Amino acid sequence: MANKGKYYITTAIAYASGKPHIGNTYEIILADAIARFKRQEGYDVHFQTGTDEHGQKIEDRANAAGMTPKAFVDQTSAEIKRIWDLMNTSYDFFIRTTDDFHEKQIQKIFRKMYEKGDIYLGEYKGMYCKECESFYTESQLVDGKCPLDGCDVEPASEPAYFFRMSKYADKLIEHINTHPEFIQPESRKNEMMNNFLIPGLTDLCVSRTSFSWGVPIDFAPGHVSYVWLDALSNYITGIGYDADGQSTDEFNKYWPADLHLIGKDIIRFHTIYWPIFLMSLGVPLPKQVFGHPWLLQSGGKMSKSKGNVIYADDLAEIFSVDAVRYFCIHEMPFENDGVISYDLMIERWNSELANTMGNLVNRTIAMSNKYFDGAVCDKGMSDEGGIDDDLKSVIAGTVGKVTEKMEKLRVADALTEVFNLFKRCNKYIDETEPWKLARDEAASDRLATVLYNLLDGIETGATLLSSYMPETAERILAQIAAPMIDYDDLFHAGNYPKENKVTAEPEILFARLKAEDVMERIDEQRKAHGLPTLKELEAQEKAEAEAAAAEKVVTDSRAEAAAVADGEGTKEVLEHRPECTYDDFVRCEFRVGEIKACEEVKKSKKLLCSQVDLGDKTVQILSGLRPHYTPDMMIGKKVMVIENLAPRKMAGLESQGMILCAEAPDGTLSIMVPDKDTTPGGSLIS
RNA sequence: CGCGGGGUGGAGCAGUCUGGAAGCUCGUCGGGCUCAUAACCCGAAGGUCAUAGGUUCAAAUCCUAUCCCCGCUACCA
Repeated sequence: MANKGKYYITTAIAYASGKPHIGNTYEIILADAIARFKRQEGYDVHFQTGTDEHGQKIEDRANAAGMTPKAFVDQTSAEIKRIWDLMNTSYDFFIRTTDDFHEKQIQKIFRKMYEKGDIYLGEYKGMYCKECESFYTESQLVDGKCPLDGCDVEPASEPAYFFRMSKYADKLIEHINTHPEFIQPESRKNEMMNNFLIPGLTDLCVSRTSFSWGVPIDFAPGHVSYVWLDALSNYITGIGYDADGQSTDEFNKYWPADLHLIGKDIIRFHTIYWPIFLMSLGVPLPKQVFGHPWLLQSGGKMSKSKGNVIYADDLAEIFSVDAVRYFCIHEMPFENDGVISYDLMIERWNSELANTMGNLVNRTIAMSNKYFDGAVCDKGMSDEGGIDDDLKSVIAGTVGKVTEKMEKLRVADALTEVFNLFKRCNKYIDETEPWKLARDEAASDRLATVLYNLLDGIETGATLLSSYMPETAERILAQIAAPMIDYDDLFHAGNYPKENKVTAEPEILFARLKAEDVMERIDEQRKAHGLPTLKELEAQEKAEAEAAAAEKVVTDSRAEAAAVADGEGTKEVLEHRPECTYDDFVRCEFRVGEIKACEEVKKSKKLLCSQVDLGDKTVQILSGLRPHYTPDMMIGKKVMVIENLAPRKMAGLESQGMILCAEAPDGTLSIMVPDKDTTPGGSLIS
């Protein structure tokens, strides 16, 4: 096998905040398929993955769990590694950002950037509110006051380190423009250029003093490194980069990385900040960054509280590791998010794994045993009509197609090509009708040749399958008693040993599944984990939907009552809230307020932000009225306000009360206003 | 006008960059076959490619406008 050079591939390091679900696990499986394929092609592959273990979120989680951050990440990192191993991923190195050598290098890197002048000690400037001890940017302020409590704010600053992003922006833009393959898929490139690079980069704050779980900056007590600077650097520290110029041979051999495989959500960090950090260090840029789409779960978002999260290990227990690998790779198109569901997995299992592939292997081996006692021999009896030639051209042509798809990172399509080969083999059986040949003594040599061709196709298919489903590939090869074919030999047919004997007792590779049985097993598993069963989940969702509908009926009925509307069309039985005592009621302070100012909240579709005069004070109230009122319509109105409602933050702004509204059956909102003239501050008589 | 993604036969999707006969998988119906895991092979039905304009000899594909869905944001207080 020719050595085609080195290939360094990385996944993003997983954030060690908890157990990764199937969507997170997808990335390592995808990377593994690529790494295995490159090795098969003859590249000297280095495949790195790991865990990202610093940051405030982890510090918080650890505190909540009553653990030290280190103990916490030791646990989560081990769990992540366990799942990566379970999924049979062939990484060469698993880095942890809490590894000593990594932390030392981060400190050196930080210092090097600092000494070069790319990092400078600046001041984190903002408007400071003493009440809430927080900084705000100009745009966050409301009328020049603190958006939270309306107090006066004053310009203040605290020392922080900044990275001069702008210094390298032009160089990066040029690199992206001259290397169209750098950001994949290409649509992401425009996103980065238009949203971040062309408008101009602002200097990035790369140190934090608000928490301590990070790499300490050795020359600045109290400061820890920004997590992204820490995390991104794993790609070079993991292979032995040294900021003082003592990098290892491994680093010199493998860097620059050939591919950073990451999720589409973190493209910005990998295509802007990371290249710029590298430029600052004088290290070459990675060749390609691929922001893969997400694997989503059908029927709603995965969420822990809902209890519908799918984990790879649970899935593997039900379906087997290779089947999970197959689902993940197959359901993920190149550019759009993929969907995964139990129904879909069962369908794939039955139609592809069991029918197309498993059954092909099984029937071929069965025939070899039945007609020749398992002995296979190429008698060279080709047909006249070109059927054999056609099959052979598919056998020999598949490797090229697979390679081409893999080259373009179209991993799902590459896998489909392998299955196309299996489908072609099934068709070949119908074309040649071996059972008819078996009835004719004279056709014995032809029959032998047909079976040989089939086994040849299966061996080639299994060899090409090994990157995606390594264990299954081995099982198939074991059954047909053939070795893995060398990559360079895949370009021609006829690799199957000329005289051979297949297994006498073929084992079913993937037995067909019944949906009900699978669902039952899933429920058993869920019960064992203390989770609601699928039916209960479904019922729960249905109940929630009904509750929401009922809630709406209640508000609708109230709206009608308030508007003294005719009760037309409200024959349904309404659900009412429990009785409210007088004491409960008087705890609410209702007052008349006058809207002095009102504007749309930029970050929101629905919210209006009103300044309401309550007589003795003015409060800010956010309301979801934008579909119903414009700011102009609001200003000057006297409205009923519940004033002592606990404040709540929305869209970054605080709401300090609620404007009472009535809702019509069609959802239209109507502000409740006093019938006669009143002055702001007038309270509800009770 | 917050950012992003999408609307293609019953379901799930590819095709859109680089216009040139509407494809794939599943499902349905019909046929074939019996080596095999009720599997395999062939054929058929089924789509105004969200809507309305425009460019073009030619539009799912390019341009303009509109509608709807879904993520992110979190926000109907």
